[in-house]
Amino acid sequence: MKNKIDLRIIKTNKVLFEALITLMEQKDFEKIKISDICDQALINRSTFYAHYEDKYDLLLAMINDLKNNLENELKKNKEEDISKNYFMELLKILINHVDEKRETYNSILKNDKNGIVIDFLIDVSNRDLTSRLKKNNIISNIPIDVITKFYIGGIVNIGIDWIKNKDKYSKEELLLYFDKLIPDKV
Amino acid sequence: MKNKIDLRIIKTNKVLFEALITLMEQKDFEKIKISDICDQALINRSTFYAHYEDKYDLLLAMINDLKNNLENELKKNKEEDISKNYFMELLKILINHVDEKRETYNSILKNDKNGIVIDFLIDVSNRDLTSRLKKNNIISNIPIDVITKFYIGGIVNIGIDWIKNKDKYSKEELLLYFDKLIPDKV
DNA sequence: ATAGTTATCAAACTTTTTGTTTGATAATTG
DNA sequence: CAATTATCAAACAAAAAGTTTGATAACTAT
Repeated sequence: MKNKIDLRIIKTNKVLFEALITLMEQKDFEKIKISDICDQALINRSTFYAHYEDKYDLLLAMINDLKNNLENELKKNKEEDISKNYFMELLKILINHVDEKRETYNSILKNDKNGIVIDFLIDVSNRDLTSRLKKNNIISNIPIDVITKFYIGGIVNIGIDWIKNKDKYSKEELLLYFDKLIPDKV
Repeated sequence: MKNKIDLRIIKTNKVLFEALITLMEQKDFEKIKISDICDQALINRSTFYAHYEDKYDLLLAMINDLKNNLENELKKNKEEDISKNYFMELLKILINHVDEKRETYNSILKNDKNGIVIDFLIDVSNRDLTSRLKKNNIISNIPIDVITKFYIGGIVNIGIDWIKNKDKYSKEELLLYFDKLIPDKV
């Protein structure tokens, strides 16, 4: 009475995700047929429908997977974190996560599906940036959420560039840039 | 021998754009059928195919229209512009343009099609921000294109929020925030 | 190791949506 | 007002989506 998840389901999901990523690197998401995905994944079309409604459903599941992965990383590091600078720690985790899942992020960005992804990156970043800025004295009279949106937009925009161009600068440089560009006081 | 564009064509394009915007506010772009668009636009499906390959084609035409509109605004103001601060002038034009086309931008953002749009907003902003930053002394040793990506990402992210929430603050306040947040020296 | 369960499969099928073609009609242009 | 052409309805062909079947192989749990 373990109620283990059937290995075949795990495998099917895996090959479907991989197939989708591969195809999204080759052509527009909109032009990808469900039969293309099944051919690439080497599974039967009826098996696809046993798991997903349509290809958007599959895409969302893939992005959700990414999200869970990130949340786990955050949880893992939260425990060992005693540090003075939460926000930089958070960015470090984010950078490592994105670096590890670069292929997936790349295929998503190539297909203009960034909205969904960016939304949860913003959400994650926002948790700690807001408190970082609040802790420090704010000298302008710009609303706090406008300020955070500004810096998070900047972070994400540089991040997107970095995902697309892996080798322009290292993870360490990237983190250093962020540290320099985000002020303590606003 | 004027070679005027047939009024019927102009009208068809107009109702197709309007239909697409209306539908994109109601449901996912992916779920919109060509026959939905035609029903909404009150035109025959064969007429649709006389103008566009598919719905992506229509979407791209709509975005292109937006782009041309912005370029015209920029050109118009370029002539009367003698000012000290090009970049703030540019942002002002951008804000007015987006405000005027808010409905269209909103429907695009709702459907996670921001990539295409953001790309050309970035392109436009980039023209003058780079020179603004270059003119002033840069005291950090961060690459110039990383810096511009940062601030443009911030501008666009605030802009997106403003498009979605019209009444949070006025155009004038928005411009003021930008002016405060974008430094002269980096 | 095996009995029981269930995910996958191939194959045939229905339905939906796309895309094309026709010739008639009405709107637009010059 | 004559010539042109965009739109229309309607019928069609083709492609893709989605469903159903029963057989088989893979997996789980005891």
